[in-house]
Amino acid sequence: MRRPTLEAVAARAGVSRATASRVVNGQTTVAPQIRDAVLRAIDELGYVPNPAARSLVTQRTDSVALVVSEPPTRVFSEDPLFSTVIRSASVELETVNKQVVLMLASSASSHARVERYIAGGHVDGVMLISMHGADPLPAALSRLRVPVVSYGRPAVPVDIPYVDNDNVGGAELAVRHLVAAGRRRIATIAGPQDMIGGQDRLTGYRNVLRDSDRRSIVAVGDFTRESGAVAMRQLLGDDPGLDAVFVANDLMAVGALQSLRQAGRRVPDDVAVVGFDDIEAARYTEPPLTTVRHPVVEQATAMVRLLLGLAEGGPADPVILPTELVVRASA
Amino acid sequence: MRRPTLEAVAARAGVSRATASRVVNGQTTVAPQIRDAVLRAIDELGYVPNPAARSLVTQRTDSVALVVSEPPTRVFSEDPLFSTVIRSASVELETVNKQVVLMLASSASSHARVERYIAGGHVDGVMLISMHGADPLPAALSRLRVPVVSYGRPAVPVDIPYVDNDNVGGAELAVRHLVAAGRRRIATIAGPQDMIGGQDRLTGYRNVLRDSDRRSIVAVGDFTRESGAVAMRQLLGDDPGLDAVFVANDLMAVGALQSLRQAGRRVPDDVAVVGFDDIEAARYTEPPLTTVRHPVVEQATAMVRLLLGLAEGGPADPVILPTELVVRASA
DNA sequence: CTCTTGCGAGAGAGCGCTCTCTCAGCCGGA
DNA sequence: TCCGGCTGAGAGAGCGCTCTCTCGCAAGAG
Repeated sequence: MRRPTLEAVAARAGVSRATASRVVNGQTTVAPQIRDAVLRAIDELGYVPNPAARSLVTQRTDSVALVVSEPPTRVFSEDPLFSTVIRSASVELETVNKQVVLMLASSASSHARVERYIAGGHVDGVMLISMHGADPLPAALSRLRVPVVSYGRPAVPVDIPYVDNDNVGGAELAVRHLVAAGRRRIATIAGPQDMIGGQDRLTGYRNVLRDSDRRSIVAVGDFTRESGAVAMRQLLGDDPGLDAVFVANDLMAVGALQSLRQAGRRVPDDVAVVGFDDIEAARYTEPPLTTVRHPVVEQATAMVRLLLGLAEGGPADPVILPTELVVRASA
Repeated sequence: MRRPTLEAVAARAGVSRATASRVVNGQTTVAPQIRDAVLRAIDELGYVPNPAARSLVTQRTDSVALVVSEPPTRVFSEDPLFSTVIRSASVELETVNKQVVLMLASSASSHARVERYIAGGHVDGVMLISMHGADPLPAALSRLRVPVVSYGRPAVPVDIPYVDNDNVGGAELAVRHLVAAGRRRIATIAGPQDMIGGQDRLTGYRNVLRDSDRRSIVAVGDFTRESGAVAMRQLLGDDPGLDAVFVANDLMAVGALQSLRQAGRRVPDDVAVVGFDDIEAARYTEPPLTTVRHPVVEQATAMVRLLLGLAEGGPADPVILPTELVVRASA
């Protein structure tokens, strides 16, 4: 026994298929008693529209792809940020009854898979989360005739509207805080320089140091906790006298705190530490981490709205959201 | 200019639509030179099959839903476990070219939405992640004519095949370790008792205490870090002399460590702590956390295979995976 | 009383594909 | 030589829906 079709509903209600369709789609040009008859038939038969048939004719699918373009291990296990983005975007899309198709694009083969999928018209739009500079996906997707938005400014210049936070401004906020506290030798653990976040936060750091006449002391990590620990050890070796460090994300800051502890440095007495992101774990470090908060939820929500707007011919202007310094005990 | 259809490909290759379809679907009953002609036409036109049209006739969609049935906040931000499950399942499904539709079912309204979506035949199968006892979703979905599998044994008895780890055995492992270390007053911070994991891990704890002639000291949390901290304070109040605690998940264990530190208890000297899950953060606590590891990736992978097998008439037997004690510094 | 207007409902085409059925053509065996 | 069997390709139905076009009919205008 197969699922009831609109045909069956129409027959039961004694109307034409067209009228039944009108009722299902909430058109108003149906007389109330006929409307009720159709609704009753739908209810009795347990009718649910066939989405494939519908989207075959409407050319819509009511679903959007969320493409996460990172090695999958890093994304989910390491960085809670991604989870929040995915969740917020899902919630926002639910409100307009769109589905989220989650795609992980790690390897080259999965890139091809994603491209094929998007090109196939499976989805009405694409949200791209890709921080990686060498990523060919933004360029590839922008060539397809599907609305695409990016979470974060794409690292390569490509014509995709995006939503980002003010990375430069946030970093400046953090470093200015350290300067204001009288710190003299302020180092940084920068993020990967092929990621926008990594670049911009380093730029912010440099801006403030230049203005306040301090020397920059830079180590580079890859946004993982482990790399933060390594970079901190390196910085301590390079300049044992440093009294502050701005870390380009909280995950690395956690690693840095660990290295500082192992090196016998007290935080914030000997070395002040400021992170970036304000992940949940930042509240639970020892001491709790002073960090730059950016509105992840709002950013994800804005991305969704940008995409939805785009589909309706809305503006394709980038959206930049402000950041905020959260002062805790570490600096 | 719209997308090329199979018709166009066929015309260009000088064959019938049926033959073009055969080539696209990799059927072997096509002469090589015709096959090549069709492939060339596909390439030249940039043809990609229309999935809606295809699934209209095949009654397949090549996508499965991953339904996460928890308040969305908790799921993603708090518990890295969920992320790992989602990632692993996605990766496994990629290998068979199926897409993942991610659905968050938090409120009652979104439950209805999920049900409607599944009933609509949008997906070929459902993976359900729901640990919550009162959740009506497992029962509701099992009534639909779609293959459904569950990550973790459903809390209410319902006819859904599932993949779970040996929660009871894992807890026994943990508590036996504490007993073997000579701990006398072994408390537990149990998980929510409307979740299978919460129940079973408490059962394991009780089993061992009973056998080793010790009194059980129980506080109950809700698997969040904060609740672990609260429960630990409560336990210390109830029984200041306790010398070990088995915490039903790592997140709560992190909170418990915090409370112990605040109470001036040394870990493991004064109080030994064993967690459960072996999340990444367990390696970075102070001291690193002894915990019970269960194979999350394998469990997710097994869930996918169970679902795929089900769709082909395979067995619907539950799968139980073993756990393992990871000894670090905290116990 | 006729003609227009407008509203509500039906007829029917067609979205792009798969798959069964049919058939042409070729081979080998009797 | 004829026929049966097999292989490879085409014809065409039909998946379930939307949407335009058409039409009947009632109401109001002239």
